[in-house]
Amino acid sequence: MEKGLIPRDRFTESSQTYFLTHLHTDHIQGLTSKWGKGSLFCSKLTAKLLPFKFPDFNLSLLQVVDLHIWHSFSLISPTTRSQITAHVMAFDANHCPGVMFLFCREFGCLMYTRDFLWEVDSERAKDARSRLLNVLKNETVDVLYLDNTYCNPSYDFPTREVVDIIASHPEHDIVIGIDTLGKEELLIHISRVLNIKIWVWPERLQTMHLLGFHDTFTTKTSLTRVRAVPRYSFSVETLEGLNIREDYPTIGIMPSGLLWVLKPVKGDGNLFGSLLISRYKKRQPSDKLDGNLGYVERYHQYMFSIPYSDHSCFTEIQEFIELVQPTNMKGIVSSSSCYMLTHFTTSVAFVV
DNA sequence: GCGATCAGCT
DNA sequence: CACAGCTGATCGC
Repeated sequence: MEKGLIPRDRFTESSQTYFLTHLHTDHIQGLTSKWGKGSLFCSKLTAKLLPFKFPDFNLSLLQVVDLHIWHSFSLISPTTRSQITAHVMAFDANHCPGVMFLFCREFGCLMYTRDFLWEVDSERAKDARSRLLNVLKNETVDVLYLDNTYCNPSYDFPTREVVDIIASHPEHDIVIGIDTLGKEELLIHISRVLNIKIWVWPERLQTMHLLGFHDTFTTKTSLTRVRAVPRYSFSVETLEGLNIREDYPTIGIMPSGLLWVLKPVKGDGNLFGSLLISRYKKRQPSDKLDGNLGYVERYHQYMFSIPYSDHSCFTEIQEFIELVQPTNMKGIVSSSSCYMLTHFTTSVAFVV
């Protein structure tokens, strides 16, 4: 495609079209309540959530892109000034929620995953896979712009372990750190497996309702011992405070893909003979990038970190690339690109 | 006084 | 390093 015709979710610059994949802060820079630069293409769900973030947003500027259906839009060629018709299709990115965009026009296709989680095993994953293959049998992706955040074989995110932690602390209150959007699937999973409601703060409950989750979450503390709270509102100190009263022992769980963000507290490792300590290997500093990171760490008496992310892990990225078979590829996270070069150069050329 | 942007932190 | 923010300072209106 010609330069200047590549749509992307960056809103500070002037552009002919604007595409919004999801509402995480790092993807809406330049977007405000007073937005007026032009039409904004996004999914139906993002359109529902957007006024929650930007109350005065002019909703007539939103162009809803339904999933799995081609939408046409017009562009002016920067070189010939002639009008071009381009087509866009959105796919579920399983991220917070978010979508991926496939752009096509006469001379080729581009695919932008932005932040995405490409599931491999579930029924939903099979459906997503067949839908994508069905579209790509007629189209070749010239450049795949890929979420390579965790593009390293070390990364794996098993979700079962968080349930194990909660189940093995039947007398404890549980506090889980989350953000304003994202990690819904993890909470749903916990709720379903343990048959328990999950407390969230009032604004988060509204968001959950907008996302279509009407039964799982509550703002009544009396209904559950599991609370999902803003990540920034609790810390080891908060938990220590809660545990001063012995009638409500509380443990905290921090789900994150970036495990080394959570630094273990020194001298705290072997004091607690719980089941979990013996089940999960204690991570050594040298394990950071070459060992398997996929296990739970109890890095404080009351705090656990679990490997979990709304981004794809390595095997999921691998499967996605094999499915799309792009001619060229570019990672959106520069520091991870070296791993992409290491692992995928045999089949795909890189755009630097 | 408000919103937008940025530095610093996690 | 970097997830997806948060807090606080500063600047323009």
